[in-house]
Amino acid sequence: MSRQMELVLQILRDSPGHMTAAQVFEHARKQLPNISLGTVYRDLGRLFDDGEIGKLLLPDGSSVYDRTSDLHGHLICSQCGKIEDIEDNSLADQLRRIAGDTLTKAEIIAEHLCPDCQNSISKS
Amino acid sequence: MSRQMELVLQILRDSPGHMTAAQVFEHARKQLPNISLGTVYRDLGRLFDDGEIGKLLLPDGSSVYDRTSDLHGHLICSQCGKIEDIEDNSLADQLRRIAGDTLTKAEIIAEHLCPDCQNSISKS
DNA sequence: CCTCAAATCAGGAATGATTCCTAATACAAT
DNA sequence: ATTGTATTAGGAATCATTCCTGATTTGAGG
Repeated sequence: MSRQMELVLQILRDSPGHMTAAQVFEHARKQLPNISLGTVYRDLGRLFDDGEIGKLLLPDGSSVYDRTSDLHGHLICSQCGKIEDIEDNSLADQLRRIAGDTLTKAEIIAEHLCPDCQNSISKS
Repeated sequence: MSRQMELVLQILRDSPGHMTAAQVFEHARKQLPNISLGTVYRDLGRLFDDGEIGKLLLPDGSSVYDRTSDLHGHLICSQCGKIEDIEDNSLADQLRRIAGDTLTKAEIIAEHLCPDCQNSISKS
């Protein structure tokens, strides 16, 4: 595992939430100023293929990477874009049951309004 | 609703499965030779926003449109790309329960190997 | 029927996230 | 050290999708 790949993994593991490749890149260049965006994409792709990290396709077509590859659902606020993990794993269990034992990857995303955005809307 | 929009909707409703914008475009130009791909995208987007049709983001980042907007899961074969609907709607019900009453859109996708591809692999 | 404003269109250029390419660099093992 | 292999940086290319523009259609009111 190259220095770059280790750094990319560490940045994602240290992050609390979900990051775009560009965000990982911005963090990474603080420690490896010459690292390139292409390398970040390549390493994120490998880590994902190796099952080290997760990848989430957003409704706008771009992706964010997740520090864990555990199958779990996501709630995304259609107003502010905040992404929350669904802790309840019965959803994932059920999907695994339905998809069968050849399931490789899965994605569960629900768009909703987060409590903060609900409040600011109802006030105005 | 314009002639173009009606045609786009009808093509999708008549299709058995899921179509890309390009596929809808190819079908549409048989009846409206001058229709443009941009119009197909625009009309598909409107129909989706109106809740008339569904939209599904594939793992490769492109989209397919669905003749129904009903929330349901999808199984996609990682070998041949075939997309199947998950008929069991308990998944969708549960997701609705978790996401709350502000849920707007949702997407459930699982990648697996379809029976056909399992067979052809185990034979070879 | 006309007319006019608003909506929609066709066609093509622009966008932007992601991937690909190439020559240069680091690494590991003998 | 030296050879072979993998990885890199940087930038060009890709491609689905969106945006832009001037032309066309629509339909409501006179």
